[in-house]
Amino acid sequence: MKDVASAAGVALKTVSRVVNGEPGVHPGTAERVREAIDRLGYSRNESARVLRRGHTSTVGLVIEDLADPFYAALGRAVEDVVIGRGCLLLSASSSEDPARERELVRTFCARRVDGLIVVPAGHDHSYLRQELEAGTPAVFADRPPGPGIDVDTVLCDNAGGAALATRHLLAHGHRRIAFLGDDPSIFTAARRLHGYRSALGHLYDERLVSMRTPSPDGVRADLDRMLALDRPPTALFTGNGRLTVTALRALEGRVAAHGTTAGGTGATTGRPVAMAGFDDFELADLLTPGVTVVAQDPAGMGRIAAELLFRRLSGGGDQPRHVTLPVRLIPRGSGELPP
Amino acid sequence: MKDVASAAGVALKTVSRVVNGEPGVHPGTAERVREAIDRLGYSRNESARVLRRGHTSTVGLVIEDLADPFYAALGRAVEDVVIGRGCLLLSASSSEDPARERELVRTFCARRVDGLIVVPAGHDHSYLRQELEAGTPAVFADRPPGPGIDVDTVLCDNAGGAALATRHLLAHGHRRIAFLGDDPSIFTAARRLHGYRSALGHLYDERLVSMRTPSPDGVRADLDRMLALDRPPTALFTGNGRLTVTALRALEGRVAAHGTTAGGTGATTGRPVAMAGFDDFELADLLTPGVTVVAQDPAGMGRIAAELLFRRLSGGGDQPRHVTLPVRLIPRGSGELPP
DNA sequence: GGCCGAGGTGACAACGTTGTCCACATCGCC
DNA sequence: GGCGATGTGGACAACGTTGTCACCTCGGCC
Repeated sequence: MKDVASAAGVALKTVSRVVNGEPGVHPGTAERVREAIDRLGYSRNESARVLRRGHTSTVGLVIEDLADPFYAALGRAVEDVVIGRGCLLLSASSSEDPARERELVRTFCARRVDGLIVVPAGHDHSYLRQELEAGTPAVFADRPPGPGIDVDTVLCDNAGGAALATRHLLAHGHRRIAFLGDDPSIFTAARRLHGYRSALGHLYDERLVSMRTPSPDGVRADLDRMLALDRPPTALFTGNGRLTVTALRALEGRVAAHGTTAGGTGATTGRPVAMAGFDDFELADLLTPGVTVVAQDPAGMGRIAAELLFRRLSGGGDQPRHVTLPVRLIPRGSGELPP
Repeated sequence: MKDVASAAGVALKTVSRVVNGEPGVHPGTAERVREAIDRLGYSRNESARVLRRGHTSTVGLVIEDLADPFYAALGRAVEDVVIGRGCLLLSASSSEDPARERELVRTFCARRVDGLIVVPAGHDHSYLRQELEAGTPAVFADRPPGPGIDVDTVLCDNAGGAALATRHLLAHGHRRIAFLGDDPSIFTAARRLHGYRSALGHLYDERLVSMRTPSPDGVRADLDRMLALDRPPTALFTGNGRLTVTALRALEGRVAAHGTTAGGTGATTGRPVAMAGFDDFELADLLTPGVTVVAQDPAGMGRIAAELLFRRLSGGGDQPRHVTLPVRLIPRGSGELPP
């Protein structure tokens, strides 16, 4: 900038004014400055600007896994809002590790991000209090913050969605409905279990429930165990997209254990149980039969989280907002198999 | 930091030394300083540090679309390497728009990222020369830079992979093999077309080729046109993951137009043509029949790109490297349908 | 002619950190 | 006791920008 100033024969401050489009610069002078900028290939040093101005025009995003389709869609929506506001996005994956989540948040705060969007992995966010008081707002998405912390939050209707799927299976005659959920310490997993259980009422049977971190072997073992019961499940509800896909793969090629005659149509490509899953996923419609899902809107969740953040950044010192997004059932046939 | 210094009764510089773990501080003094830091909740201002030190410990990633599974996997791999080196990742999507790509690169450079990883949308990267000369290294992934710019690049064997898939279809008796590719101005699309064409030799028929930005309607129209030909294709090769999925959906429920008797097994769930696709995708194995693909390794591509970047950042002033990653054919049945 | 206001410009400090250099003890040694 | 080596601490400038304030010039007006 100093070089540009001397090249254009003006003072440092005048260059600054031109660069920032401030008024009160003679058009001729401004032109000379711009010409010098082009000639020297000058570009403003944002680091210095940040230091001086106090804010970074940067938002930090901590999600579970950038590569997971759900979070990727959420991240992309956040990015669009953030870029639209002239800011940039720092993103990082917590890999469902509370320590890493905390470390990332700390790092982002040291970089003085203007705000944070967090899909939390842990349940204790007291470490955030200091940052919040220091003026770095945070918005939680998909899962709420731990006790004692109250900030803007965007969730979906987990329990309602799970109940919706469960009732769909019930309506098609199923009475033995299994549930495969993620680790119950994860907020969404617990809420979905709750919705499933409350929709089932007295039909609930704990032998038909498994809550654990999804893995092909684990899912396979759970399904083996359940299907070997005296009264095996006739339907399966999976608690998130990854579990649905894992279960589909585990069920692939297996036939019903409870007496469907082999002469039925499509017995070899079918599944031994009816199915419904939480979260929509690509190609769910092209499987046979199509997989019925409870769809949420990850992009909407990301967009709203980002908008809440910017609302707060632009001065809203009001009460934290808690948004719950609706979900919708998309019937595709897998839930309508006869029991 | 000033506050910490006075709270601990030492000089500014001593606090700085403690924070940075520099030697030459009395253990007792260091302890007092650390205690003051904790008490005041001090955290170093990275902006000022960056200004002073000259580098940001930040890497910029420009990709086509954060939400696309291929680029999401690539991005996640980049993130892992970057975080592993103690840096942070700024990421943004170009949406296949050269102007936006350029703007994002410019913005990243203004923020003084230490390096860039770019999946380019455009073909003219002369704008990068200035940044490269200014000392901001860039690595290109998935697609090479435009003419006149030579930097580290990671590509996959596009032509070889396309030839592999085409030969696979040929080996199963197909002679009329259609190709659906992306806009030919995209490097990977052009290379894959080339591989397809060279594998086909004299069997090449331009009426069986369509190159355009994927859209459900466009793909449907192309397939309609091709299947209505006197000698329609008996096999289809799709040029990327998105096209494969779009084509699958367009073919859904359609039956062969060229005389397979309706009595065949699985006629209703099958497809009118054999298929192979470039890029693997989730659930390709669970469709009926499973979709044969040429798989590349997006995570490997991202990891290698990031490693090349760090190699250059840590002083490698050597010649730009050009890495070509192998691809592999995963036969799943869709390519083995009889012609 | 003197005064005033507006428009244009510039000097200077400050943002929070780190690198350089210097000052002051303390200690062991001749 | 003088002297250098070593260990510890501090003063100061610099990174590149922007906000504050003051300055200069010029035209219009009494």
